[in-house]
Amino acid sequence: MATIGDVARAAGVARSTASYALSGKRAISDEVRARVQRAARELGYTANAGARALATSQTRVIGLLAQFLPDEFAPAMLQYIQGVTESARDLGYDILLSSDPEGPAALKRITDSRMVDGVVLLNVAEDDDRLPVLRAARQPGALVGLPADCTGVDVFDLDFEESGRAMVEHLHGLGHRELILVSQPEHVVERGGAYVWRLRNAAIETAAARGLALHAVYGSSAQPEIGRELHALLDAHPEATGLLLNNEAAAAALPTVLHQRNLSAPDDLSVIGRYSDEFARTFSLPFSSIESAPDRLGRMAVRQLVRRIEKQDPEDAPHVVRFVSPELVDRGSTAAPPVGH
Amino acid sequence: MATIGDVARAAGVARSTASYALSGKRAISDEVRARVQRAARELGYTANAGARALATSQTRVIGLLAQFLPDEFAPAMLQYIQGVTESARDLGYDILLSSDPEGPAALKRITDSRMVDGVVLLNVAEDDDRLPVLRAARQPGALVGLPADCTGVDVFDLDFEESGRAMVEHLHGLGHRELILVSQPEHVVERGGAYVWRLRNAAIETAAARGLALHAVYGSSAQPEIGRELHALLDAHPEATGLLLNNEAAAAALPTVLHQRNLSAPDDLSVIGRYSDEFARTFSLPFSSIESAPDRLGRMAVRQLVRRIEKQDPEDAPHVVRFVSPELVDRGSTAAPPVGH
DNA sequence: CTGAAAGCGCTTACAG
DNA sequence: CTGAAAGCGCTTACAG
Repeated sequence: MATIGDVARAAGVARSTASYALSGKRAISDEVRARVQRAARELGYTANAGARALATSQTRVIGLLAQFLPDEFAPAMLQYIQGVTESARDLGYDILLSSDPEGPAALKRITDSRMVDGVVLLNVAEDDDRLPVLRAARQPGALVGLPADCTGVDVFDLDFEESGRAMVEHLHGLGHRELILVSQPEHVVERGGAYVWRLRNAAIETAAARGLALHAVYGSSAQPEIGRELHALLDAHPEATGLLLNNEAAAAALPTVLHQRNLSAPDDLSVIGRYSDEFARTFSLPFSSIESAPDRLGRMAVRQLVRRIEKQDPEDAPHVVRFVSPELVDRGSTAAPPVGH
Repeated sequence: MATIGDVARAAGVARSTASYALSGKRAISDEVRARVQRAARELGYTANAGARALATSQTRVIGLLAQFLPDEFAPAMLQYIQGVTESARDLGYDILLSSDPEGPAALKRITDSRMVDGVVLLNVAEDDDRLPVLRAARQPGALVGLPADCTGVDVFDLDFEESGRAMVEHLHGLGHRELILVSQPEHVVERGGAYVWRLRNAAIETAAARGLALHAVYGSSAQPEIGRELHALLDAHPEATGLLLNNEAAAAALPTVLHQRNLSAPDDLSVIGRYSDEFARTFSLPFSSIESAPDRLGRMAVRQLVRRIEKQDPEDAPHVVRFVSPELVDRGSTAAPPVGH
């Protein structure tokens, strides 16, 4: 493989001159630059990434710490990964993907060995054990998901509280009086998935303020359990006219459940989910939903991270905590409750 | 950050001794080794990846070239990525993930700059334009998906021909006489997705040999189009008693379509898909299917790749082309055709 | 505008 | 069993 030395020799200049001619970091005569560029092209020269990283302390690689948790819905994860990967590439960075269940150890190894210039953490828990490691690292980090303590990191998340409020307000506005909210499994909460209770508590409060009955339950994130649970819920609350889902698996299972019960939305039941439009299209889910915006969140995290890596902001620019406002995508699954309710 | 020099100084030895004590690549007295290890621990020493790569010409990183094609089913991709990522970690490698639509350019950049020791290509097309780049690279490559020309690479894929045969034989054995096969969209074929016609042609041949009628069509890979197409197909072929799906989107759409037509499998229609068990569970798909084994294929590719990287086989060990035999996972969606057919 | 040299942090022959 | 030194391939002050 050709090195910068080969290029310099072929062009008849010093290695430093070849380097500068290629990087443009100092003035070079047109003639020399052309010679160097031609030599580089002809030799098929590409800088050795390790050598460059060693010399510059920059890798142009971003670490992406994902976790494929058995109780999280994998297809939803993929969209975050896509958003991060694409925007990183647009900004000239490659992605080192780790799905190691030993998150803290993996993060420490990657940052200590300086394989990456910065790190994006997905699926961040309230008291995420990767955070102490990240704060101790010299590289900056951006999170998707809201932890209890945001010091030292940039944080991006959907506004789940506003989402819970919006769901309830929407159905209240249509005249509903009794609702069911199906959240993710309770052990997601125990593990620190704050988004579950953030939406749930806001929904409960809003329902109370509006004088609505709200049955808030946790549902499985796997089939076929969640299908059975949905049936049981609808049996238990025959007067409920609205169904809110903060649980992708429940949304995926619902069309079948409704067919089996010979119900349709919104004639018999108004339904609002919380998932991405991409998800809705992939599985033809006909329910209106709060857009979870995974690609957008991934993009925001990367953009901010790169800004820090490249120190475009002043060194001690305050860290940000940014919530994406929920947007209700109307797919026509809500209406006034059926007469008689 | 502590360097090997800091460790050596703290332990009172030369840098070379510190390096050897940590790597174990030559005999070191117990006492010195203990001193070095303690110093390394206390200083929190981790070798700089760039420096090590430069010195050893090894990165312990594997490039993963994925493509998120709009007409491929994204959730299926994720499982390959998971399989590759997990097995790489088990073998001590990290994953550099590229989803750049400019596959050949991305591959060239990653290999030329020596960011990776080897490469796994996902979603390989018949005449994949990444292959010339891969063959010119000094790093070995493993493919998931069968190209027309396999020279110089290791190849892993599901045996789609046997899959097509097995689907037809299974329904033939149950007494069916008229079948429908829904493949991926035709432009997947045009793009070089050989698995589509490999399964399809084998199914057509087998049907012909057995004297069965087989309606082989291409279906959309998106909702709601595929749902409409399934309805049209069932309208057009009312005598068909078996439905074969080499199209994940069709499988995901089918439960709703069947409900809408008030049909059930296998009483009215026998159904066999081709997707992974993971996929079936995530979406509660009740159809028997040929297991597509994405995790296993990813794992096989990585294992073989690492063997080449680490030259565990003799230098010129012949390249392998390995097909995973289709396994029919019985979910009870096939039976003898309804009487009257 | 260009060159000679130092240095990034490792590993590994070479000597002893 | 251990050390001094060279070298991996870059970039970037330092000199001119």
